[in-house]
Amino acid sequence: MTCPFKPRWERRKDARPQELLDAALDHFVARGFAATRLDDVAKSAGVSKGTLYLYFSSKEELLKAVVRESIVPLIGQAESVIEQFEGSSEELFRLVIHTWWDNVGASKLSGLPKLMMAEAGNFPDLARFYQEEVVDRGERLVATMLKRGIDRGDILPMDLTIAPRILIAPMIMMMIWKHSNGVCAVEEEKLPEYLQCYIDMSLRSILASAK
Amino acid sequence: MTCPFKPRWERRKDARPQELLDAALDHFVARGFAATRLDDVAKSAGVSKGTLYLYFSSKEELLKAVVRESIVPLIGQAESVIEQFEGSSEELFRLVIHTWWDNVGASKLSGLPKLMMAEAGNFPDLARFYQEEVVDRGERLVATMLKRGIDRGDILPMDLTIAPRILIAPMIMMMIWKHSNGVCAVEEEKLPEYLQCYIDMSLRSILASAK
Amino acid sequence: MTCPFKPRWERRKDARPQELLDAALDHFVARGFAATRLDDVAKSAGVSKGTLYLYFSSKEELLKAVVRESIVPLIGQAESVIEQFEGSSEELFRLVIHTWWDNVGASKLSGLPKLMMAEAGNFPDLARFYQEEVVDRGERLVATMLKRGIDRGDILPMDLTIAPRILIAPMIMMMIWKHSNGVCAVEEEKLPEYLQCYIDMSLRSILASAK
Amino acid sequence: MTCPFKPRWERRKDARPQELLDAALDHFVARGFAATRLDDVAKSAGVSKGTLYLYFSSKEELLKAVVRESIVPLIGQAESVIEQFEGSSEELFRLVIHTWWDNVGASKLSGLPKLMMAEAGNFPDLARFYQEEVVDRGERLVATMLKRGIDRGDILPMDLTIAPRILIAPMIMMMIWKHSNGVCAVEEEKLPEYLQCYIDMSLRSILASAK
DNA sequence: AATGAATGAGTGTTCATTCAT
DNA sequence: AATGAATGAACACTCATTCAT
Repeated sequence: MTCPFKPRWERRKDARPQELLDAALDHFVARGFAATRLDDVAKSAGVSKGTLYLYFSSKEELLKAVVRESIVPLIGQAESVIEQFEGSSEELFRLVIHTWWDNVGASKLSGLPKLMMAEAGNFPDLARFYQEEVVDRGERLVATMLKRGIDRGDILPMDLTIAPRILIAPMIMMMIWKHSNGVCAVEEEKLPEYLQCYIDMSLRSILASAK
Repeated sequence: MTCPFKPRWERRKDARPQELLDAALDHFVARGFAATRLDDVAKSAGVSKGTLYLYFSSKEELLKAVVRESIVPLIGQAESVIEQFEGSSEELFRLVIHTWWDNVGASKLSGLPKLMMAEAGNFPDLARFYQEEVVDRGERLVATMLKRGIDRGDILPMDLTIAPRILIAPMIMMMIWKHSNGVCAVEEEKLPEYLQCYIDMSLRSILASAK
Repeated sequence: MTCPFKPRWERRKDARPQELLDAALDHFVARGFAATRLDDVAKSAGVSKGTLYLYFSSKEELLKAVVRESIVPLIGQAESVIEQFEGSSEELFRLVIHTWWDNVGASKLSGLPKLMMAEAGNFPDLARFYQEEVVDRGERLVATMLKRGIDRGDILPMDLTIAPRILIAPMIMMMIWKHSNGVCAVEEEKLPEYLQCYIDMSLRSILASAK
Repeated sequence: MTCPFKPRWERRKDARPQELLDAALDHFVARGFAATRLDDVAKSAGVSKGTLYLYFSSKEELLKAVVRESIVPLIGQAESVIEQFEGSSEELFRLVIHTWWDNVGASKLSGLPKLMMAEAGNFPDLARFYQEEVVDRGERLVATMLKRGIDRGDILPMDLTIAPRILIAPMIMMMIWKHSNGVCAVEEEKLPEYLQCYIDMSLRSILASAK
């Protein structure tokens, strides 16, 4: 039987890596991989530089862990939303977008796309991983949603190899804007309006019913 | 027959700067500012590292020059297209997008948005410059185009402070994709289809006439 | 018997700075600031180049530290000698000069004057610091000694704004000679004779009693 | 028969090297050898950097030329003054010092001692040259003057291998002070007083007659 | 004779990584 | 587990030197 009062440091043993990943994501997103100093990451996480190496064997591995660990919760949720949904495509689209934004766009995970766009060239295998596990799954998910609507008749027929990406682009851009340090910055309180505008315009372009 | 002996160097004070900027843009876009080695930029331009410093006083100044020199021709063209156009909004939109893509999207200038998104955090004043001279002017340009259509009656009323940015987002993403080394990569020969799809979807979402 | 395996490095945060300053003073005096390579300083101190930067943020700060740390013990000793002395001016002069030479002239601190003369032009604020903390205090000290003798009657009246500097000049030159690598070099074993000659000539020029 | 009107550029052909040496001496004295940029020397002389290499094969050769060319007129004058003089030792000493200061101390040649002290360590053969051609000849000259006085009976007997150097030291220091950029700086208009004080003190220490 | 664009070796500085404690 | 002093490879930047013009 273990003591029911866990000393703080024992719990931290498990907690530490996530704190490190959080700090690392912040810095990588803000300054880019190369310009991020591990000293700064460590300081943000409240540990020494050496401690980082207890959990990640190199700066590159830290980056990979940041990406890999971050996406785990990214896609799964949305996939199950679509499978179980029964209403109209419009309702579904609104639901998916809002769910996505609440869970991802509003969190620090929203920094991932910018990070990957910026660093893909320097880490090809990480880029491949991200492409397969995030981009491809994300597009398939949207394609599924569109296909469902086309089959139901409330979404116009369209090329499902291309349209999903175009449809999603403004959403990705909004995530990038959040982290672009003043370029195309959007005030926090205006984001709902942007989301609204984005959804309305998108629906008008895909719904079968004249609006 | 040209002389087979290449001179160790050649006086080209006039042509040099642009060659250096071209090479620098390539590397900055591909690897990011920090990960770009001036040695490599110099080699790409066919000069020695020291030569870079004859024209740009530091790596940072080189980046600034890349951005500043690149945008000069960027915006002006499109602005004049809109002012002089006389036809329908649909025709104008198609024209503007195609002109833009031919002149910017298809050139290496298409790397600029990615570069600025990635480095804005590290170079705040450069970010401000880019915001004012490229982003703001670009949005004003699109807003003008929409306003014109709304006044004519062939474009639906909409919030002109938000819609332009949403409308343009997929276009910016396409430029970013071109340079993201495998993430969301689009095959060169499929780009016209993407453009087509983007234009069609966008028009459906803004035109007053039911399609 | 000590362990024959030298560790790759050793923690000596306390001893390090002084060792680095010692090594730096040697090189700066021997070759000048600009011609001194930090690699060499580090090697002399038995550390790597990077270690220097753990203690001094730049080459210039290293120079400043060398000067600042060196003079702390320089002047104070002599000042107290004069204050407490009770004998004749001749005895006092002999004592001051010998004390000075034993503590400064014979140590590596004797390199400071040459270093400062050579680098004052490149580091104006360091020069000002040296002027105020070493030169001015040194001259005041000699002036005090002369004033005391004039008041007692065993030293001739003289202009105390000028004479101290002239009187001290040969002493400073002897320190410079020690470090001028062959120019005006004086053999180590002849130094006592030089000191003797300098003292005798100086006394003859300032003492009131005909010699 | 040559044209009696020499165009300016033809005379400059010979004049140029001296202008270059003058500019080089200024910079070497002010900043030291290593910290002096040939760019700056060239600019001071009003020529391009490449032109320097038409006259001097390297930076080091320029330094050597500066020293060698400078000393030619240095010593000769004083030597002849002593040989021909007929009056008392006091008069001779005053004459020699004033002649020296007017011709050397007051000119830019006064920068030479500082330059040689600073750079002797980096240029051993130049140091040897300077030692033999300037220092040794200078000391011999002073020794000759003292010997003459001792033989006449108006100068006290003293060790002629040591005393000359001590006697001359304040003079050398005054030359160094002129170029030490604020360290021990002496106001231009106070120099005569310093000279006066130096001469009086020196005479009191060497003259046989009680003063 | 004179220029100045171009070079590239050399050095100050940074920072990911290691390891004794 | 955690630290932080030490390392050294890497890179920005400088400047003496070269050479086509």
